[in-house]
Amino acid sequence: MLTIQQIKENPDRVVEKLAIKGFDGREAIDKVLELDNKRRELQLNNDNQAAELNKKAAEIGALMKAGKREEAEAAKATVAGIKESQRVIADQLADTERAIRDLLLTVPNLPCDMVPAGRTAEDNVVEKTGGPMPDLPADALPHWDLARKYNLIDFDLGVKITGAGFPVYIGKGARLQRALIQFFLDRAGAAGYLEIQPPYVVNEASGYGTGQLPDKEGQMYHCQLDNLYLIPTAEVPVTNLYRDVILNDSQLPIKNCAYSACFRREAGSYGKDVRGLNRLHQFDKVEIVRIEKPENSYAALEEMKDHVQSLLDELGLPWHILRLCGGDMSFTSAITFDFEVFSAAQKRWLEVSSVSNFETYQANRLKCRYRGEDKKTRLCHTLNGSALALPRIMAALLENNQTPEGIVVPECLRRYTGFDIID
RNA sequence: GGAGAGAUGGCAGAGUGGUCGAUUGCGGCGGUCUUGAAAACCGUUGAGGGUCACACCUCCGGGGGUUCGAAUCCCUCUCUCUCCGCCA
Repeated sequence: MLTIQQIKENPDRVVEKLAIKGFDGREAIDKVLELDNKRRELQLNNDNQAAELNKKAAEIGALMKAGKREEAEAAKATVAGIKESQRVIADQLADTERAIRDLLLTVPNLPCDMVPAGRTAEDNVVEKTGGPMPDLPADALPHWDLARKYNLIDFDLGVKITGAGFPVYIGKGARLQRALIQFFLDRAGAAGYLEIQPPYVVNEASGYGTGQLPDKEGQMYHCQLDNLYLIPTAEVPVTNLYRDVILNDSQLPIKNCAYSACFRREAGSYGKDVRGLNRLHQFDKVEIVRIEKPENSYAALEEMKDHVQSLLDELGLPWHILRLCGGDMSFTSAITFDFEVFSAAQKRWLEVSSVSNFETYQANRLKCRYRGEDKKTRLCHTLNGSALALPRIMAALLENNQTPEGIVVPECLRRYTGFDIID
């Protein structure tokens, strides 16, 4: 969430920036400022009363010690009134603080200056394009047909044992999955990311920390008996490692990577978007997460983009990078770049990575701070990105690399798969 | 799952109703000494709110209660440890 300081510093600018995300924040921002003034007033009042009570208590203590019982009893009687009014003010203060927090939770992050205006995905800007565009014959098969033809993935078996969106990978299909995970982890490791193997299930506090809760509750699978959530991405457990933490200057930057299975309910999805591997309830992903000093976060973002791009280049897939417009960005992001690969038989671009800088928005909720050289604590910037999500990579690889002889495995994966063609 | 013990500052560990935001040790930082370092000695060292700056307020796992006054007493939740049971 935004900090009060961000809002107080320049409310008009905040409202302007929110408009780029298509969010009308005037009312909320004015209300926050009003409530904050009220809060400070109540706080002062409350503190003064508390100070008074503390003083009285100390006096009574001294009298007791001196054995002046009657005087002590008399003093006690004078305290009751103050105590009562202090309680009323303390309640008002707590209510006001809660109201501010609740309001702030409804306000999205501010887009940074590089974010283009726009409402929908149509307004996203293609920033860069690369990779060889395959030239497939007219009868090229989409990946779900290829998966069946070579017995790589069984969607029906998944439906039988779990439900739609839970494919079963088989034989070379399973092996290719594992190869991709290994490849991605190894490349992340080489780029300086420390590998983390997190739990796939998190508690409520973690859900709040990264912003899945309270508003995106319906997106996660919930284990109600234990009040735990299946993670929608490794971002959740990994970023929450740094919840309620004050880092030393020397510990930054933090670069973590993690493979995990990801679970998403994807309520409301349908049609060609969910066909085959295009959208699943369970999928595999390697995530990269960085905790940075504010002044370094945009350089870090560029590094992350370069990393993701290098993976796609090694895999030989055609890709482009989209700079998301304000309206298409997530609630918590300050800027997001989406990577899409071209799935040649479907003739569609598929999103395979999303790289974002959250600036202090996530850190504020996480209370992830660092101590600068001046000993002051400040909020960190948090960033994350997929590097990469597997299913759509798999889809594009199968489709783009199909030949009459079989599906050709990219050079960089062969040491992991142990085979160079699927036939 | 059953029984018991516990949760205090970066870490270890005192404190069982009255100047305790908290003794002490380690670690960190600054200094003295030294050519430099180590050792020794001296000083300093939690977070948040508030203020121009002070004052002042809050925080001893979370929440609630008793009391003029709670780290300390009571209730409750969560977590950790030990023993037993079960088990990959």
